[in-house]
Amino acid sequence: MPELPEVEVVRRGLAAALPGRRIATVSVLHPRPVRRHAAGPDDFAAALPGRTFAEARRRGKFLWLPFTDGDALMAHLGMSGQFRLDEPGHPLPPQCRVVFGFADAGPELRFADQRMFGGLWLSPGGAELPAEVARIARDLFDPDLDLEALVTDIRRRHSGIKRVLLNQQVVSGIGNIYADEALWRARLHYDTPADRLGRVRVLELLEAARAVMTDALDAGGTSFDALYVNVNGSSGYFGRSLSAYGREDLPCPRCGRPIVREPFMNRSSYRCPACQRPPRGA
DNA sequence: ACTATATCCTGTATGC
DNA sequence: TGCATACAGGATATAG
Repeated sequence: MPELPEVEVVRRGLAAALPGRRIATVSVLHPRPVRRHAAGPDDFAAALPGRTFAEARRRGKFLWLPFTDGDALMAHLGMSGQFRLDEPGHPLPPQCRVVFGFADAGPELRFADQRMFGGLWLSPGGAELPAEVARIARDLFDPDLDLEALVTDIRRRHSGIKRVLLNQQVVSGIGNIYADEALWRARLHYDTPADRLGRVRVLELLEAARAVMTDALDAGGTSFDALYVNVNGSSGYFGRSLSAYGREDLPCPRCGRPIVREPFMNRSSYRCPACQRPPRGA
């Protein structure tokens, strides 16, 4: 599932291929992925031709592709969104939803999305910082992140630490996979109250999250199947480096105890029952 | 103001 | 073999 490292892999692929290229045609093959474009699918398709891409940007899991005119194409991969760059005439990827053709002879841009939790929309004036992104907290790779303010914010929250990590208004970019990996590295149980953690513990947790996402980025991202791929359609290799996520009944790499899977927020949490003990009173 | 939960969506895997 | 169900989990609207 695309979280910060996977979205960054995609951003780099788009940044290498799109700047300076002018859109000629847009085909919306399914309306749902452009549902956040309030004026509708036909308006989306009509509004983009003639615009020229600048360098793709990212905050957390939100991507945006600025145009040279000051607007931006917003993109979120959701659960299963993919950007692909393929030669015109090359067969469309499965569940292809939107196709962008260009004025030059270079590759087409295709947006595919099986589950359609992701989407594309136009953000007027959004080239620098789209309004949709301004509401999201900075991520752990943002040079302007105020780490001390983040630690203070986390330690004020009356909620379990994993819920806080997943809250994109607190810190962006972390999803279920990297939350579980960061908690494993920091030896914390997901239900530990955030407001019972000391400053140093929170710093250690954030450093663990940053480290695991750095490792994942170096490996080209995490994927278990064809649902996450880069713009060339190939998968990352970090899936085989995970310590807790998806490893139910497999030994904890630290102590050997079998990893357990538990229901959490209508999904699953994975943890080591020995290294990550439940908080007192839970 | 803040936190918790239901919802959307479909291909794949599993169980009966 | 075929059908039904569980599961994956992003953001967001709504409820508490």
